[in-house]
Formats: sequence, structure tokens, C-alpha cells
Amino acid sequence: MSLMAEAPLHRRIYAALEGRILSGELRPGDRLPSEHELCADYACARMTANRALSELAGRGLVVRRRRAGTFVAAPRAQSAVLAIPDLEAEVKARGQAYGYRLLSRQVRPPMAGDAAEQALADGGQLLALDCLHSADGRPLAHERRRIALAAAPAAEAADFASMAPGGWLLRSQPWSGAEHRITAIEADAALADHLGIARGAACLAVERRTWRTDEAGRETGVTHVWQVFPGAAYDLVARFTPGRAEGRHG
Amino acid sequence: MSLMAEAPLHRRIYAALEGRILSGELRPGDRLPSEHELCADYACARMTANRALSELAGRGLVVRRRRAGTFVAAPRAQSAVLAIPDLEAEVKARGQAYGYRLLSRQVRPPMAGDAAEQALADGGQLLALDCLHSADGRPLAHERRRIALAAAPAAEAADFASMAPGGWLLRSQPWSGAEHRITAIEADAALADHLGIARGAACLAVERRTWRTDEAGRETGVTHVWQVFPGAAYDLVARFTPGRAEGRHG
DNA sequence: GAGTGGTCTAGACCACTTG
DNA sequence: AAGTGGTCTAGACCACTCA
Repeated sequence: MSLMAEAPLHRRIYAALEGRILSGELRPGDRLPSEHELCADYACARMTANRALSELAGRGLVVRRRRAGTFVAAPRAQSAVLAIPDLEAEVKARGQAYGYRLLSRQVRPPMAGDAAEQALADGGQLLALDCLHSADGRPLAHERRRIALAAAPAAEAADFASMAPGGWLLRSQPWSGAEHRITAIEADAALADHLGIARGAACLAVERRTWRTDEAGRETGVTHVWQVFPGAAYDLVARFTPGRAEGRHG
Repeated sequence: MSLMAEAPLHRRIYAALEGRILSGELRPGDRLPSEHELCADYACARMTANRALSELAGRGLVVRRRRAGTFVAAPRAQSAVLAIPDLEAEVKARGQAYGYRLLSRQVRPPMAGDAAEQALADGGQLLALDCLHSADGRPLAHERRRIALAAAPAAEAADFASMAPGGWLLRSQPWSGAEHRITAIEADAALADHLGIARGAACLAVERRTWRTDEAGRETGVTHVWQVFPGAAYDLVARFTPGRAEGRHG
């Protein structure tokens, strides 16, 4: 029935096995055909069958064990690909006018009581920015940004009065890992004022920590940001598939 | 210096190239060595170099174009792997006592005004559940669950008075895709009562839609759930790496 | 001990695309 | 037209581990 007969053989094998797993015909713990059996079934070389099975394993749908065989992976994990967009690109992609305003800028050492700043700067200087993003003139997010100047010295000369730090960092600073924390908070007086909402209104807060790993495997903090969105104005959307998360960005 | 000399060759090639990208030595748009050049550099067969480059492409770090070559991918996308755990497993993993209570259960057709229910049931019957999850006796989440009985007929006989529907569905119902929507809301009177918080308090709301794709590529809705967490009691954490998202679930 | 997956080789043909 | 990646073959040796 399918018009996909032109697909590469390794992909057809992959798709056939994936279909049997996703449909429930093969259940967690069930054994898949061995590479040898697939070679016979599809009249192909072992590398071709291997590639299909390896890709299933890479996506977490199956587990491969020497001597034992290939098995459908455990109860499918709940992991999702969450798109956390660059705000400027996101707003423009929706056809709205993007606005940006720098509220404050300081170069200073980390504050004594702030563990996050201490961890980021590790004794060095910090660039501390507060700024506001808007879409079609309506406040979209308040951003509290900290950049470790030891890791990104060029940030000190960058013109963050006219350019949001997120996009600049993304374009110019390599990074190797990051962590998000998403939570709901109530707007305090300052946030309510900046975002034009009632004090106590529910907001979505996204905290992001970004680091770089050097050759020796040591992690160096690059930036730390808290973005707060009015709850009514912003959703985060995540798509996911069984097993290891998979998705396109863009 | 590294003690990783025992790693497979394709992985060493992969790691070397990944390091040059993540360190910033190779910048977006830069060209990587061709497969032929890597063969010469590492004294290996072309398939081995191909595997390293293919894996980089699979993770979104590079883009490969015939005749042109392999290039560092565009400005690294902001996509993260978000772990959205099965609540029971998550609570128990934290060493807390998990509690579950069914608040209401109905088998009925979709409600006239509810587009989400219409889309899920498509004329068929619906199992509508409201329930409450708790950790160490404190309310953790209110769950409003809808299950399409056409897609999961076994749900009608399942004992959701003593067992949360999420885990049962995950274990017994195959699925092929899902979508999350995360937002901040203020607790209404009923939510405040169930969760033991003040009316108007900020809450994290996670809406999840899960579907199954059949052989013909048609999507059939399986379940739709809204989970609401007290903002102060729950965070979602996402980890990510440049390019295509990658992560472990567990 | 036998069968599995993990890796690798040294070729091959093809499609595509770009210089 | 030439060089690139995409795919595939028909072998090979090894490590592991389960029966």
C-alpha cells in the first residue's frame, strides 16, 4: 500500500520494527529478530540490519544485549522535547512586533547572599542585566540575566541597550549543556509593574543555567537567566514520542 | 592524556569533532573534514568515518550535503528534553509516600461545548475521571483525565478507584506521540479546595494529549489529561545539549 | 561452547549538487 | 565533470554472556 518503496532498506527495516512496537504487537520485554534473521528476511547484509537495530536502540525503543538479543525497551519513558525559543525569533515568527528594553546593567562581583551568582562567577566579575521583552507593545517577559565575564569576556563590550543578551549569547558563545527549571510564581510588586499585570497574578517562570565543558571535563558556567512570563500570555509546548525523546527544532 | 583510548574508533572520531564544535573552534557554517579526509587522518575505512559523521548529523550538530560536504549546523536550537514523570514513580523515587484518590468517574459521550473532548472521542464514549495525587499526605496534583474508550476499551473495566490511570495507560496502552502544554494558572475555588491552597494561588498546569498512529498514518486520540500542581510544590526540570535534544530518562 | 551484538574493512554503485 | 554523501555488500575478528 505504501508509496515508500523507494526508502533505503535500513529505513524500511527500522520502520517495520518500529511499527510493531508502537502498535503494541511487540510488548516491552519481547525479543526482536536477531541481525541474522533480519538478514535472511530482507536478503541484506548484516550491516544493514545492524543499522536498523542500532537506530532503534539509539532512540531508546529497544535494548540490545550481547548473546541475548534485542528486546523492546521498558515501559516507555515520559520525556519530551521542549522548545524554549529565543524570544525575539519567536515573536517575529508569530508576525508580531518585537520590543526590547534594558532596565539596568552592572558589572560587579557576585552578591554575597546569592548562591546562583556565586556558582556562576566563582570569584570573577559578573555582568548583571535586567531587561524587558514585549510583543506588539505588550510586555511578554521580564528577564534577569547574569553572564560570567570570565567565560564570555566579549559580553562586557556588547551593546545590550539595543540588543537582547539571549540572541547574542546564542550566536556568539559556544555551550555544551544547560538546565531549565520551570515553575509557577505569583508576581511581586516589581514584576507586576514591569509586566502590566496585577500583583499576585500567576506567572510562568523559566530559570536556565548554561555551561561549557572544557577538554578536561570541567564545567564552566556561562550564563544564568530567569525569565518570567504572564501566565495568561505564554505557553510552553513540548512534543514527544515513546522512548528517547525525538524532535525537530526550528 | 585521555584514558579513553579503548573507546571504539567511530566514537573517538565523533568525540573529537564534537569537541571542536562545542569549544567554538568550529563555528556554525564551518566545514568539517570529508569522509575521505577522516579516513586518511584516522587510517580507517570510510564506513567508520561515515558513522561518526552520521551520528553528529543525527544529533543535529552538523548538516550534511552531497557534493558540498559536512557543515556545523545553524545557531544552536533551544530544545530541551523535559522529563515529565509518572507521578507515582516520581514520588516514590523521592522516598515519599504516594497517595491517590479517585474523586469522580463517568462513562459518557463528549460534552457538547468541550472541543478537547470532541476531538478525543470523535462521537464515541469517553471515560471521564477526576482524581487527586498526594505525596506524604500533602496534595501534589489534581488530575482531570479523559480516555477514549474506542481506543482503549480495557479502561472501562480497570479499577481506577485504587490505581492511578496514568501508570495503567503507560503500561498497557501503546502510543506513538504526545503533546504537552505548560502554563501558569490561578487556582479557582474547587482547585484551591482540593490542593489545600489559597484561591488565586499560582499553579503549574500541564496539559497532555496522547495519540496512536495506525498503519495508514491516521492519528487516533488515546487520552487527554490536565494536571495542576501547586506552584510552590513542583518544578519541571529540563536538561539539554546543543543541537537536537538529547537526554536520559529515568 | 555457541550465538549474539560491536566493530571494522575494502571495496562498490549511485544520486545529487555544485563549482 | 568531479567530488561529495548515501547506501550496501560479504566478509572478518572480537567480547561478552547466557544456556
